[in-house]
Amino acid sequence: MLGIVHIVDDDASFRTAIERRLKKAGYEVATYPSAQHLLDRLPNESGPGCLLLDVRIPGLSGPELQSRLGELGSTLPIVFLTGYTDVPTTVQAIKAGADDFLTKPVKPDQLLRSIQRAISRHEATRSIRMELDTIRAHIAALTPREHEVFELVIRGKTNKEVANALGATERTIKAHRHRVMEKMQVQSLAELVSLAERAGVLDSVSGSRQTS
Amino acid sequence: MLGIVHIVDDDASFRTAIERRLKKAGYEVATYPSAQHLLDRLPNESGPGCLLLDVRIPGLSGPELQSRLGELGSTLPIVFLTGYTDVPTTVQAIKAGADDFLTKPVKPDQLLRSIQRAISRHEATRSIRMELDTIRAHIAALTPREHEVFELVIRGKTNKEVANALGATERTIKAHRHRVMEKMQVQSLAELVSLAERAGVLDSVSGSRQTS
DNA sequence: TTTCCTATTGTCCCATGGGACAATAGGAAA
DNA sequence: TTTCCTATTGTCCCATGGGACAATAGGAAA
Repeated sequence: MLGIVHIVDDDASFRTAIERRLKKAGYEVATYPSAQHLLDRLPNESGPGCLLLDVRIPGLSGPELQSRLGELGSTLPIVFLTGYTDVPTTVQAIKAGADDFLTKPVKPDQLLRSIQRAISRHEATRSIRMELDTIRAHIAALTPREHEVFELVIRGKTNKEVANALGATERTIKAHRHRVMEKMQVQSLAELVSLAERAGVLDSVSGSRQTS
Repeated sequence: MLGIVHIVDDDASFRTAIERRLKKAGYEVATYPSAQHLLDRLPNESGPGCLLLDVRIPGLSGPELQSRLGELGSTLPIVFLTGYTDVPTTVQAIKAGADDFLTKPVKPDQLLRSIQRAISRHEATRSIRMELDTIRAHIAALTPREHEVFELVIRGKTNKEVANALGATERTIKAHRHRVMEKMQVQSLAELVSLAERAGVLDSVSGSRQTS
């Protein structure tokens, strides 16, 4: 399976034409006459896929649907395909992360190339996202206290320093630290820091440089 | 000083008009009648700034200049301002990282807003870039042997493991490791890993997870 | 009331990291 | 030839991390 393409367009004959074309190319296809129809049964991202959106559609416009999906946390790449457009709309859509912006009539291989690229990008995005989700899930499993220890440990504090900072014994910190390593599923401090950095927990560590 | 705006446009009267307008708004301005003129005296990035490019200019086109500057490592944000354009050109320019894409005639405050945003973005980019440059410079100062030790240490290897991997004594590794910490200007393993991750040295560490 | 989770501490003991002091060897540059 | 840099090792010694075995206390859930 090459992936699923979700088509949102109010022109029924256009939908079926594109659907036929994409299915012939090996894609799975789902069609929606309006943005609302798509939002009603939000595509899960269990497999690779992308959206093919018209800009002008009744109800929410293509770009509006794009921003709505962004709020909902969707990472499905979006390819716009529209008959009428203007520069600001185009620019805005791409800046908002659209993968491509095509105009009707579209050359078949141009469309397939854009769809292909969008889906490839989705696969890359998905794997990174899944990795991040895993890390965040592990972090979420930490108790409040463990989380405090975690935050200090990944900034290079020694057990003694953490103990002082949190008003506990070094021995206690060791216990927490041990559970942190366990829950985060890492064997070394280096791995722990690496995960934290990738999950964005360490952003702006640069500010923590001491002059002392 | 708000920053410097480099204008590339073959229309002399347009250049002076925009130049006057931007200077009035407090910006420093440099004008170039063609892409080649700008490439001849490549703007340094010692201060915040941005480029304002026409798309159709004699010689290298705006987008061609954009990609050329990319190759040269410039991080100056680009705002396109052009009279004629088509969707593919616009899409391509934005996807290639242009900050904005405006059409002539442009409303004065629209132009100023885009310039302002581009320059702000440049300031953020610059500080991140300078931080990366510092890290990379430190890494470049490592001797080949120190670099090998560095690579293994940031992946969580113990001195003993590094010693085995490199065919040296643990004592020797300690000496190298000490100099690595010194040259990288960090006090803890956590900081070292954090820097490495930010500099991209650790990419795809996920693949190093052992089943053992 | 009993059970489970979270936070805390203690004692031992051992592995690992890191600083101090010292020294050797080979290659490149002056 | 002398000087400097890089790579190597040794010996001591101490701080820190981490595992094993054990235990207490309070709050929430069953």
